[in-house]
Amino acid sequence: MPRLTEYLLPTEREAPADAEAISHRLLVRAGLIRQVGAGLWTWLPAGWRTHQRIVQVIREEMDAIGAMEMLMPILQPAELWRRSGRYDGFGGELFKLRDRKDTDMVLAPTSEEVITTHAATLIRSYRDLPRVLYHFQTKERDEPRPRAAVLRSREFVMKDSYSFDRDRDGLDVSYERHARAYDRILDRCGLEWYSVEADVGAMGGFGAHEYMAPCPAGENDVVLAPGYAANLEVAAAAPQPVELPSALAAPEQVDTPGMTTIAQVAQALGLPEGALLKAYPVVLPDESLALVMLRGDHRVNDIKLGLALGSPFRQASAEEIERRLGPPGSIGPVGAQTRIILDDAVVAGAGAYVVGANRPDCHLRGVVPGRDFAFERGDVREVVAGDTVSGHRVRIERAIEVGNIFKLGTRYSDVLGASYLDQAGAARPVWMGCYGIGPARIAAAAIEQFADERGISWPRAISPFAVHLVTLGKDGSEERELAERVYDELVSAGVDTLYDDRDAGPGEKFADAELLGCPLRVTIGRRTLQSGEIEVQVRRGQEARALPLEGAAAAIAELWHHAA
RNA sequence: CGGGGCGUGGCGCAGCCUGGUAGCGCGCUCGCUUUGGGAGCGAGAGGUCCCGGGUUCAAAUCCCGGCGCCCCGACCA
Repeated sequence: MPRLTEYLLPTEREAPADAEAISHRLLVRAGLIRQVGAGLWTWLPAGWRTHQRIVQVIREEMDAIGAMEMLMPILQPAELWRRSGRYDGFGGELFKLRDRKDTDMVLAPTSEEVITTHAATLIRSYRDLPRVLYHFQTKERDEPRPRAAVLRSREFVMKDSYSFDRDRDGLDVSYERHARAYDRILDRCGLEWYSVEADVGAMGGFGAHEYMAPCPAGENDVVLAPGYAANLEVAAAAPQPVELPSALAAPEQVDTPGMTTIAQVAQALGLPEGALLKAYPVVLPDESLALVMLRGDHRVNDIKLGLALGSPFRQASAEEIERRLGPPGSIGPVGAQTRIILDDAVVAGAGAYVVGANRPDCHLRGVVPGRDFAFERGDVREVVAGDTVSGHRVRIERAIEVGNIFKLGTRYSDVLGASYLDQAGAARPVWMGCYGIGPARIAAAAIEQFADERGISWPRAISPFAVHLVTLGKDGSEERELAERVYDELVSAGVDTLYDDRDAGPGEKFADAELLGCPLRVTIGRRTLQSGEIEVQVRRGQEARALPLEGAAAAIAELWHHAA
C-alpha cells in the first residue's frame, strides 16, 4: 500500500486549458492519466488501479456465466478481414499496415474475424456448443475525432466476448445471459445506467442493446419513458397532436414570396409548423429519386429512413432537386413523379396540410395525402421530447455508451466457415453473438455522474483506494507516530489505503484527497490526540464522523465494508 | 471531411499588432519559519518560443509552407 511520498500521483491545481469534459479535466487533475497524442492516453498508477478494478468486476461476472477468458492478438492478417468483407467495409477507422515481408496487416478494432476463424476449426460438433469466449484486449480504431480523453480514444482496452450456439434459440439464451451479467457489472461499478434498444448497424444482425450511463458529456441521445428506453437512432413514439385546418375540395395555391423555410411559411399562414409537410428528397442506389414527407415540426432520422427504404440512400443535391422537382425550399409531393414515403406521424384524411408547390414562391394548401398524392408509409422521423409511448411523455437525455450486446447470427460463421455437425450429421452454421464493454468509459462515466466542485467521488467498488489517510503532523511529532500506527493497522486489516505522509499543509492534503475522490478520508492530527477520536469523512456528501482511537482501524474497515 | 481556435520552462498565461535576443502566477530545489483547508520570507534551477524556409543588421514577433493539439458538426463494429 503506497505512501504518497513514494508514489506517483501528479495532481494539478488547474486542468489543461483545452479540456472541456468533467471526466477529462478530473482524470488529468487527479493524476490518473496523461496524454500521449490525439486519442492516446497513458494510465498512471492510481488511474490504472481503478481501470483494473473495473476489469476485475467484469471478469468475475463473465466467469460467472461460464465464459472463458483467453487472449487474441491485436496485430492480425488483413486476409481474414478481406474474407469477412471488412477490410474495405470497416472504413477509415481500420488501422492498416505492412510487415517486413510486405504482407498486409491490420490492428484489430474488434475480433470477430479471429475468433470465428478459431471456431471454424475448433468447434466441430453440436456437442461443442454452446461456448462463450472472451478477452480483455487493446482495441485500435483510427477515430475521425477522438474527444474528451478516454471517452473516445483511438486505443483502449475492451472486454469483448463471443458466444457460439447451435441455433437462434441458443443465441437468445447466450444473449440473455450476457444481458444479466452486464446488469450486474454496472450495478457493482456503482453507475447510474440503463439498457436501450439499439440500431443493429450496417452489418445486420438480429437484435442489439446498448448500456448507457446518463451524463451530459455523453455522445448518445436516449429516449426514455416509463418502461421504455431506446437510442434516439431507433426510437419510435406517438407524435404530439397538431391542429390541422380542414380539407379543401382541391389543393389551392398560395403565394409565399421569398419564403423557403417551414417557419416562414407557417408564420405567414398562421398555422402551426406541424400543419405543414416538409419534403426530404433522397437518391437511391439506382439513382432514382424518392421524396420523404414528414410534418414540418419533425426531423428525418437517417437510420430509421434507411431501415424503411431497405437500401442505402443519400441526400439529393440542390442541383438534382432543381432539375427533377423544382426550386429547393418549395418542393412538394403533388404531381411529383417520384416514390413518396409518408411519415407515420402524418395523418391522412382528418385534415389538410400545406406543402411546397414545386414552383418558386408558392405553396399549396388544403392538401390531403392519399387524395392529392399517392404514398408509401414509413416511420422515418426522429422522436422529440413530449412525444408519447403508451400514453407517457418521453424525455431525451445524453448518455455515454459503456457497453453493448449484439446478436450477430451467422454473418461471420457463413463467410469464415464456422459450422458444426448436428445430431443428424448435417453441417449447420454456428450462431454467434458479440458483447463489448469498456472499462475506461465506465471510469469516465462514474466521474461524470458523481463528481462535485471539489473533484471525483468514486463508487466504492472502483475507487483506486478505499481509504485516503491524511496525517497532519510533522515528521517526528506525536500525531505522526499515531498516524503511522493507524496506517500499519489499516494495511494489516486489508484495507486499501493511500497514506498522505507528505510534509505539506492541511489545505493541500485535503484538497488532493477530495480531488482523488476515495470514498473515505481519515484525518489524524493534533485534534486526534486531544479528543482521542479519529475523524473520518465520507467523500459522497462530505459527511464527517468521529471514531474512537482505540480499535480505529477495525472500525474503518467495518465502515468501508458496510457503510461507505 | 466541413467550420472555429490554439502551439512560449511541468501546469495556467502575458509578450506578437508596432522586430532589438523572453516574462508573470503556480509547481520544482535549498534554507529558515509555519502545520485542521492550497502559509510566509530569502536564495536558486529550469525554455530548440511546434518545425522548416524566407525577409532583415536583427525574428517568439513579419511572410510562405508544413506538423501537432483542442472544440463544434459530419462519421462512428
